[in-house]
Amino acid sequence: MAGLREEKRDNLKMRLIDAAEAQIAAGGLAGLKAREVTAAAGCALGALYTAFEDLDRLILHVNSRTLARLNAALEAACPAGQGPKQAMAALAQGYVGFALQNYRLWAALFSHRLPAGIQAPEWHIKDHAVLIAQIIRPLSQLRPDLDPTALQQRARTVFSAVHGVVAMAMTGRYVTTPQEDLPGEVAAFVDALTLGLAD
Amino acid sequence: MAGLREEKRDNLKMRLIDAAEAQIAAGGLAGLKAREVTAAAGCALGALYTAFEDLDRLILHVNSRTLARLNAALEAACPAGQGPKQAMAALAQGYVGFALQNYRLWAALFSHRLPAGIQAPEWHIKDHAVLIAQIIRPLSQLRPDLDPTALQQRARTVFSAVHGVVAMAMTGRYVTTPQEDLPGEVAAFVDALTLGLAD
DNA sequence: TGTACATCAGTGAACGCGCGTTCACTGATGTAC
DNA sequence: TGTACATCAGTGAACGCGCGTTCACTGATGTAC
Repeated sequence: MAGLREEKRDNLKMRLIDAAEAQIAAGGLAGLKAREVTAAAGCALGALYTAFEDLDRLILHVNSRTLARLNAALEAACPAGQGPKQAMAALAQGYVGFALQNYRLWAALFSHRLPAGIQAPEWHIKDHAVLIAQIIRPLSQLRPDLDPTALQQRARTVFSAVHGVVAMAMTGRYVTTPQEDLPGEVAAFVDALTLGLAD
Repeated sequence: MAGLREEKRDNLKMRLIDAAEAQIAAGGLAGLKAREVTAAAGCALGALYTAFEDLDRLILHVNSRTLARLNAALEAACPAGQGPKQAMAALAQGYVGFALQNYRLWAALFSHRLPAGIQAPEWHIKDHAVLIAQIIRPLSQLRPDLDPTALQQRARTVFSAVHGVVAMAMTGRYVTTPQEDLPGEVAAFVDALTLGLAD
């Protein structure tokens, strides 16, 4: 079997991503330490650098995995065939629910920064695009007058607004919303917004 | 003059706050270093710890100052006697303008974290409250049916949403909005939102 | 006003710690014959 | 199938750096007489 090396290598990568994911889920992005991840993955410190370029690259893999799960959660929350207003409401609730249930992994999506001047790789950037794509569908029904560019921009704005409400409730320190009120607040907010958008 | 010591002490504090503010404005919160601030303030490294408990306390002073300026900017943008929709639009534009012109100091308001378990002092928490207070005025006209608690909560949500749009445009890496489009996007967004809220 | 002493702000070298990354080494996998 | 050699993944101690904070010292301000 010529692929034994490759197999072990993939296995090591997976163990590291799993361990990093667990680490972030438990202690946030700031709680991710090279020594602890490698210990949890059952390998030596240096092995991390044979599997990944550096810690940041490992984080990108965890974040891409989180984005895939988020995307699946949004699709599950928003079955086809709904009206656009219902779809917007459902997407927003799906987003809130995901954030509540995956607090630290979700927060890591937005708090991770690459060193100045380093670009994220293409495969990872693409994984972020799905969030906007989900919103575009109902939004295009709500606003058939907008051209694709404007629609894309409006979708980004709507996403940013909903994300802002969720993020401030969950990670804000001075302006906060009780977590049990969050789904209701977001529902009322998206309701008002879609109502205003449709006019 | 019995107050010479006190005078020198206040002077040192001011120089440190000024220097820290300049440092953050130039290099962001992460660019604030004890050595550089004290050098810029013209004192020894240790002097910082005679004037402030620690670096975090100094940052809180800078942030409070930024909040006071932001508050003044919002008041200037929103003269009394406007209708609630115009006032909301004006506040949002004031917020966008402030963020654009004070990018790093504004970002520091939301990215600074105290060590786990440490509470911000009362005087600093109060300075954050003014942001919400500004929104409550027009919002209460738009929604006279809401009781004070619900109004407060709705104001937080509206603030969080607008902040989210601005923050994602300015500090986001994957979902972004060109800065020149930001005022227009926020205007359209707040327009739709207030329209939906009023119904 | 002047002198002697006490207090305390300010000094900056040294401490301490966390933590990502490297690198000389070793042992396992792959290749040639 | 077996042996000898080559390659390369994995090891973990050591490196290096950044940086907040401390602390023994000194010089300026305040007080008493």
